[in-house]
Amino acid sequence: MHQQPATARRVTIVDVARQAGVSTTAVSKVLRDAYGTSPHMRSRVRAAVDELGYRPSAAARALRGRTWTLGVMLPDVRNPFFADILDGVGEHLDDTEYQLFMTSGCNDATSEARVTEAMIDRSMDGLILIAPVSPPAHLDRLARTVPTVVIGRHSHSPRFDTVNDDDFTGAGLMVAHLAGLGHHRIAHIEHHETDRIRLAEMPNALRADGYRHAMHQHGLGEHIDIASTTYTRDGGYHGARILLDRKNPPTAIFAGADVVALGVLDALTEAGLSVPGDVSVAGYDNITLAGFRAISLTSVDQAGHRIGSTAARLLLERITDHTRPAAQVKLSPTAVVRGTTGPPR
Amino acid sequence: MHQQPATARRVTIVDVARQAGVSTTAVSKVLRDAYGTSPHMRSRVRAAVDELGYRPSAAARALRGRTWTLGVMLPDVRNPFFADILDGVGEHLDDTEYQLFMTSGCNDATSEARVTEAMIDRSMDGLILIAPVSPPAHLDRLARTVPTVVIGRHSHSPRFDTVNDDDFTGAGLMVAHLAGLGHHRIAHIEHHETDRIRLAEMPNALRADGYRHAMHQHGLGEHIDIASTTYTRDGGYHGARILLDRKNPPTAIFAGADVVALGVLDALTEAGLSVPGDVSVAGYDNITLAGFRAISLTSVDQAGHRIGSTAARLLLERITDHTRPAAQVKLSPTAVVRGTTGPPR
DNA sequence: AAACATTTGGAAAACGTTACCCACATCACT
DNA sequence: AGTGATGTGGGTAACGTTTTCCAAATGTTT
Repeated sequence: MHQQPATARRVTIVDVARQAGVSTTAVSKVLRDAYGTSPHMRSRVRAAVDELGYRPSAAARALRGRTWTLGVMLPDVRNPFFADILDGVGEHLDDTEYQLFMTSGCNDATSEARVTEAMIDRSMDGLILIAPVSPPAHLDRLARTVPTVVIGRHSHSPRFDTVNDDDFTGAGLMVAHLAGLGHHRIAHIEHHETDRIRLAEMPNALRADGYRHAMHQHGLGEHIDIASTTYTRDGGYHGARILLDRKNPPTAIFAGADVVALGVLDALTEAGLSVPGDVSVAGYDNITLAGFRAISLTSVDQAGHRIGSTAARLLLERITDHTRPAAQVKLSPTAVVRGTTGPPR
Repeated sequence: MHQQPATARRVTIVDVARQAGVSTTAVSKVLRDAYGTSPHMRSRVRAAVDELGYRPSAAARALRGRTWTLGVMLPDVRNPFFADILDGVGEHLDDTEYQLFMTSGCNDATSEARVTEAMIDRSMDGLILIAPVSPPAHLDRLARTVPTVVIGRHSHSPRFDTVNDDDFTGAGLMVAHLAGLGHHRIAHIEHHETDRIRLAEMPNALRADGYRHAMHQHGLGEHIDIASTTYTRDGGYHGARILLDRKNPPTAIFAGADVVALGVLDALTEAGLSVPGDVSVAGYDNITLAGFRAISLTSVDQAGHRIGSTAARLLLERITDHTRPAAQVKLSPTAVVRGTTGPPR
């Protein structure tokens, strides 16, 4: 049995060139499908590559050309909606040479900056930012340095593409569903936003706007009732408590996110209220969990998969053509009706 | 207002050297805290670095030294248990220069190989593999090339460290809990494993073994009943259907994973059975979701956070000292009793 | 046959670091 | 004064690619 040496030197392009009896330039050309290679040389080089098990060093490549590496910045691995997006991105990249790496746990502008810097330091070819909170100027500066696509933020920069769900319309869909069931006192739980700029760009703000607009449209303007908390399970719990303490509590609660709706369900269970008998509950995002029979949450589906694959497509386009004008893609959400919504008692 | 040029050349070590009036060697030394720098030179260099906003290129570094990059291979972003591990890893790395990048969606040996190759191509300094399914020989070869820590696999290689929950004991804890409640017909749903080697190394196999062993210990050997499906929600659903169709159906179902338990709950809801009135249900992993009031699943907690931080610590140690003997860390699980388990009717 | 275009292949200079040397100055001790 | 140890700084060759030339060979048109 052959004992491998403890430190096996990596096979380089020089080894391949020697094996094939050609220059390193030739090998490089073949590998990159560049101009100036004869069929004969190509086959010899490819044979040598296979025989030696050569793999190009991304590090060395980075110094001259591409790294074939893309970075995805993810605020939170726990949010299952992001998993759908990742699936979409991954699927689009499967047929390409690109490799995807992600970071998670960026919840403020400081850590976002740290992560994006790290990606640039590593010469990544393109970045996908999911729901970033950094100020627009920072995103712009970033996109000047490296091809970038932003998901989940309704920006209009000439520097980067954006892919979004139409949150305004989506909120309207859910209000329409609830109003159609006969509800009047439909309340909303929003993610509290103070920053003036983000107020116009963040999905949560647009969902609240869409809610307000749709309530007016259905002649329910006087019943508009919003609890301002956060997009977390705790936020949902507290939001529900606030709404239930009103002198005229709502018969339906439309949470701005599914995780929020889960918190609402917790609060209702605790208060001894039945769903949808006493109160209807709806969420937003249609996370996988929402489909579980034990929960069966009515929600708005964002087509996360399509968001992801669209973002990947745009990014590759932008890497190829750095000057292409920026695109803003807006996808249409759909309402998914399940067991937590029903007619008011 | 100063208009930035469209293509800003990156600030390199040469620029810093010129600005500080020293050699590039000097700058490099200061940056790496290497020997041979006077306090005066250090301060001049650091000033130049700050002034120019210099950041070292990881790509160039990779060709000579470290990249300060660690890779985490994750089978599935959707499994919330992995998020706990990531938190632990991230926390341990926060005070260091290292940056973490992950990949997800590796569910077979082929894609695992592809991902690990990609990480090596990019000269990552160390790898953390979570629940890999590759054959041991492949893991060994990998660990020979790059410092590696494996989580969720009870291997005993001299090449890499492992961090695991004591799955055998954990299963025993849950059987003890259920038996203590008065259950006799306690069934188990396992992840079907055919590979002979993995049978000895994979947590799922150890959980099933632990279940069997504990049943015997409690004098319930004759009631051992295992449904062999997969560790997915569907697997749980089908497993439950199989068990419920027995002529003597179990009064308690211990699923090998929380996601499986969720599928079990679906099947029970569908069958019109109450939990824990008709059937008690327990899972394994204590995913965040298990704590949701609407679910309130009894489970075994694996201390994912501690698994992650331990793995990170071991990895950094191994990067520093390549020759340190391999360690196998086994952490103790705890049972978390919630609403889905109760005495049999 | 001369002139020119095209194909085929390679030499060599980047790319931005680090590591291995060597040189010089300073200081303490014989 | 001579010797050796120590501190301080830099020159330069890697590291493994890609890219820009340039030269030779071959083919095509006058």
